Formats: sequence, structure tokens, C-alpha cells
Amino acid sequence: MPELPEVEATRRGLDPSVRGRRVTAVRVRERRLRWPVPERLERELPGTVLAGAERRAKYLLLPAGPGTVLVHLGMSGSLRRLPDDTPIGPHDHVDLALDDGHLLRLRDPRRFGAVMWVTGDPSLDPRLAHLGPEPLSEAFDGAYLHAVSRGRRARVKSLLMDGTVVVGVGNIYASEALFAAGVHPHRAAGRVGRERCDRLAAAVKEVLAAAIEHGGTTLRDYAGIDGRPGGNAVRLAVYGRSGEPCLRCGASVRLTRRDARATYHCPGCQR
DNA sequence: CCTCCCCCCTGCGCGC
DNA sequence: TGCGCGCAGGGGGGAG
Repeated sequence: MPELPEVEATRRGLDPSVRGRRVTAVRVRERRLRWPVPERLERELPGTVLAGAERRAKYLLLPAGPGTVLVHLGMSGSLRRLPDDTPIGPHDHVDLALDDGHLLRLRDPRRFGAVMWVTGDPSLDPRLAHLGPEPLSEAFDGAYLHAVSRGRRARVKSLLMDGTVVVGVGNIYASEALFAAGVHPHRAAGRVGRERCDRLAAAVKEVLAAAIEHGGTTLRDYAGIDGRPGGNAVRLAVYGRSGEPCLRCGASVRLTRRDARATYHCPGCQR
């Protein structure tokens, strides 16, 4: 999926095209996403005006009248802005038709994504309420990372991917940030010292910010709202490069698996 | 509380 | 060519 940079790239594309637009229709062709698409979405969203596009963690938030549309792209989701009459393709599960002759269309082959309708303060929604800080905010830094990781025996990579610790860092960018900081992904989180926490927090920010700049990473399904793939894949230093030489020291990039999830690291650079 | 494991789902690339 | 298997960017839930 889309990790934070891909969701943020989507948000940036979305914001100007939804701001002030009235929703004219909601069409749900497949309700069985991660959570069932609520019927209230079709009842309450049409006729409202979208205020813009926001993001919290990997969720997109579209405030609309009395509520907020919550969209998650899961592993394989993409949200596109298309002309009204665009033919429906496979896995095109939900359309929000707007009053400018375009629609927002969610395509999600694996259906791990979600489209929800929440009323009231969205930050109180159970999915958002317990999330950790945004990685690009000041709240996330080396001091914070050091404090929350004391006594933790889990791998530092797992900690980076734990949404209650910091949001938005998924499998690609966890590997990339750990490489950039020279920290071994399997090291116990509690045994990463203060200075290396500083480096790691800085690396997370740099890796994510650069990926946003480049429109996100497309491995397979991800596309921006204009349908174009992101340009960050060629910039990945270790992810997907097992057996190839490390760009810094030339050692062979190693692949390890946990739970059918890949981790890439350089045995020469990362301790 | 923390950590690990499994699951949800579809498609694709690989080896046989 | 066809088939079975493993794997893919997320994250919730439950067992221990």
C-alpha cells in the first residue's frame, strides 16, 4: 500500500479538486471492504459540500457537512479523479460524483481499504483515537523515539511500523529509514541509543519527505489521482534490492522474512 | 501491557 | 500451457 507518502500525494492532488464541490451522488458497487461501507454514506453524503482533503496517518479525511468521509487505501487501493462517464473497471468499488462533472473513484483489488462515514470529531473515531504522532511533526523526534522505545524488546523495525508509536511508516520506508540511519532492523528497539534515535527519527523524516516530493512509490497498484504512478521507486536504496550491492559500501543487500513480510538491510552499514 | 501470529482478499510471477 | 504456491505497500484482533 500506499504508505504515508502515497496517501499524502493523493491528498495533495485531491484537495484542490474537491474543495467547495458538492457531492451529487454516491455509488457503492461493493460494500465488502475492510469494514462494510455504511449505508449512511449514500443517505447522508449526497448534497453536502466537501471542505477539502486532509490526512491523518494513512487515512484520508474529506470533511463534508455534518460528517467526514474516511478513506483508507489498504494495500492495493487508489483514488482517482475521472470524468463522469468513465467506464467502470474491475475492482472499482465506490464512486463519489461531484458537481463539476467528475467523480472520485476508489479502485481496490484486495479490498483491504475502507470508505467510512463518521459524524462528530473524526479524531475521536476509534480508528484514529489511539494513533501516535505524525512522523513529519515536531512531536516525533529522537528524544520521543528514545523515550518510547526504552524497555522494548521488539525489533526496532516493528516499532517504526507500530501506529501507536508513529504513524505512516510502512514496510518500504521502515527499511529505507533504517538503512539511511545505519541501524540494523532486527535490533531490539530498547537497545538503540539516544544518538542513533536522533539519526533514525531524522532519517524517517527525510525518507518520507523525499518520497512525497517524488509523488510516492509505485510498486504495482498505487497511482496518484491523475492515474500516474509515483516516481520514487527508482530512489529506493535497499527495498527490493536483495543481492544487489549496497549503494554506500558495496556489500550485498540482505533479505529476511518475518510473517511473509520482507525486510531489506545492508549487513555492512547497519548495526 | 507487550509481542507474536493469523487473518482478511485478489492477482501475479515463478517453478514444475 | 496450466496449475499450485508464495508473496505483495495494512492493520485489527486474539492468544500467551
